[in-house]
Amino acid sequence: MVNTKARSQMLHIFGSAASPISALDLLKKIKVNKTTIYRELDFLVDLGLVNEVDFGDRTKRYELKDLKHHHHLICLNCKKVADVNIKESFNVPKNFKVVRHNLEFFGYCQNCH
Amino acid sequence: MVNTKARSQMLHIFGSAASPISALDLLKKIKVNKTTIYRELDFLVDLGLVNEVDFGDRTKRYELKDLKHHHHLICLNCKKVADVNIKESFNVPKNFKVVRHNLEFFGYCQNCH
DNA sequence: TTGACAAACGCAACTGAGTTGCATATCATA
DNA sequence: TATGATATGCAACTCAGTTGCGTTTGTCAA
Repeated sequence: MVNTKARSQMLHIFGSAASPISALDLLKKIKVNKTTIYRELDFLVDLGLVNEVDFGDRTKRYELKDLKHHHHLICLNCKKVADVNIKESFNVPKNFKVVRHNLEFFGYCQNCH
Repeated sequence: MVNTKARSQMLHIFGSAASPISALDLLKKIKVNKTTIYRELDFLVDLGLVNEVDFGDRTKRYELKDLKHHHHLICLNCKKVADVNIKESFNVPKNFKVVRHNLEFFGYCQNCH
C-alpha cells in the first residue's frame, strides 16, 4: 500500500473528525475526483482501517476503526452526533454467525428536547 | 382514513410478508404509481401502522408494527432475513431522549456458513 | 535506464431509490 | 349538486453512489 495524497488526506480528516464522515464531506475538503473518494473508502474498509456507519438516511458514513466499540446518539432535530458506550447484552442464536451489527439511537439531545 | 385500493393491497401484502418489504417490492406486486406507494408508506408510518426498517443498503424497508419488539438477522450471502428477539440492556444517557433505535445483525446464516 | 505491469486517478455517463410540482380523479358530506 | 379533502398519476428531478474506460504515476526486474 502506497500512502497516496488522497489517502493520507482522508486519513488525516478521519483522524481529526468528531463524528462519522460521508463521501461528500470528504469531497468538499479534498481536491480529488469523487470516484477516487469512493474507491479509497472501499479500500480502507477492506483494509479494516475504517468502519462504515449507518445513520439510516441512505448516506454512508465512515469513521476510523476505534479501539473501544461504541454507537451513536443522533439528534433528529439538530443532527448532532454523539458517541455512546453502552452495556450490551444480546442473545443472538448460535447458528447465525454475526459479522457486524448496527446499533444507532435516534432521538433528541439535551438542547432539542 | 379511507380504505383505498392501494392501501388495502399494501396492508394485505404486509400482513402476509415473511420479512420487511421495500417500496419497489410493493410496486412489483401492485398496479399503482410509485409516487402513490411512497406517499402511502409515509402515511402508514405516520399512522403508526408500519415500521421503517433499515438494513444499511440505502433501501428503506417496512413491516407491520408488531406487538413484540424484535430485530433482524440479515445473511450477507443469501440475503435472507430472520427475526430475532434479543434480550437488550442499554445504558443510554438520560439527557438524550431516545425515540427509536436501529439494531440489525449482519452475518451468515446456517446454510451460508 | 528502460520496459512492463500494477496501483491510482479522472471523467462522463449511468443507475436506483426516492422526491417534487402540478394536474386530475374520487370521495364525503353538507 | 357543490365544495373541500383525500387519493392518484405522470414527468422531471435530486442525490448518493457505480461503471466503463482511458490516462497517469509508481515499482521493480532485466
